[in-house]
Amino acid sequence: MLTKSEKTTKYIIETVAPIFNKKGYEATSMKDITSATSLTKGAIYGNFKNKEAIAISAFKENVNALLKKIAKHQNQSKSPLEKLYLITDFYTNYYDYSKKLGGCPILNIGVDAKHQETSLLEHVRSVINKTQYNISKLIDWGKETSEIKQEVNSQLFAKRLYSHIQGAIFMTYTMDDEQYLKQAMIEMNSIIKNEIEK
Amino acid sequence: MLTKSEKTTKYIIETVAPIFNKKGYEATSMKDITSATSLTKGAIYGNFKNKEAIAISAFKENVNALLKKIAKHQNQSKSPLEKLYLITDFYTNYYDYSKKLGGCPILNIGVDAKHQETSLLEHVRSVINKTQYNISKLIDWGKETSEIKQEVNSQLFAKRLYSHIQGAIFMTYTMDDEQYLKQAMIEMNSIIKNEIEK
DNA sequence: TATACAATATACCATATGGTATATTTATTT
DNA sequence: AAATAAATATACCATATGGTATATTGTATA
Repeated sequence: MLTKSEKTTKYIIETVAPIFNKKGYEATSMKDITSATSLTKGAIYGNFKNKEAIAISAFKENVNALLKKIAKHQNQSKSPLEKLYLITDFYTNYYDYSKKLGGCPILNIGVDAKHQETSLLEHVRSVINKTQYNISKLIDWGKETSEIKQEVNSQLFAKRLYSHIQGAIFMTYTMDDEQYLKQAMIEMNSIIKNEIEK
Repeated sequence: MLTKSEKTTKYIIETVAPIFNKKGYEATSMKDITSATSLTKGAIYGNFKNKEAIAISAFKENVNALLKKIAKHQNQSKSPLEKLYLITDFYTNYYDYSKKLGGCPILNIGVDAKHQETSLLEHVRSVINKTQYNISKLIDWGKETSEIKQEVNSQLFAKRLYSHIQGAIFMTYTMDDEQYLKQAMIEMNSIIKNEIEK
């Protein structure tokens, strides 16, 4: 069971996560946070050391929600190749989903944190590295089950897929045009079919 | 000949353009601007209506520098197909070049301006649309000169190329790993060779 | 029900914010 | 060189900033 302050902490993070994601670290003020939560500074600072700690927790909250959702989506199949297709399938509808988070946290915080002194950038990099590692392990697994070609460079492919996805996310958001994501995922599917699948 | 205030205006923009590009609109303060230029608020506000006007001019400055550089690079050839290859060639070395601008203005301001009330986002979209239009016209031209396959959807390809490039730029900057850009441009070259070139 | 402690609210701090009115300096014209 | 206009500096404004010390409230235990 959660204590009162644990509940408040959870409530604060869930409430401000989309705000930090939308506005970025500097542009999100303590006033934004107290207003959105209807709490006072006393309550906020009683549960967090400072603004940076809130921003980091908020980012983790968004990323956890995202990664869980992807993992769940991938559970639809037990085949590594199918799990790969389920990644592109997930991102085909990512615009709608990520809007609830206030945008794509990797893209937004990645760009926002680039010229800050916070440790946010390290967190973004860590998530990217882990995700790419998971993709490359999926490829390696697919090689073992003979679904995927032996000659595929799993790490290179993981970076390539991730780069494609993030580019399409950026374009979709900036141009408010979902076709970028849809087309990019169609393209990735055909790349998987032609270059990856045995 | 430039008047004194025109010179000052130019000086201010050139000085603050990389700052806005790095830090974003909200995070760049008037103090940042007066410090960087060694000018007072009086001089700044004598030449610009407000902070937003400076940010817009700064963005235009960065974009103009970028587009000029690309145009010049493309002048190395008169063939539309070769000009297409010169785009990927240009972006292969984009990390070094764009660092001088304080990063990629399209990526940085596109993400930063998404949740603001400034007109910056409209400017970003306009630049993207124009650039994509130019790419699609290049394809159309290549069809006329029989260098490019007739069946290529020029507008779709332009969006695809742009999305690829921006994804690679984001990854290169966020991970501080130039290989994303290099690999993506290798990939785009082979796509042009296999799918576009006649 | 009284006591102790945890959680939140209030009041305050020094400093920074974007912006303006006015004084001063610098350039241009006569 | 004097007068005029343009450009820049100074001083100020109200408000917002992140953060803290302390008062108040709520909650659990004895």
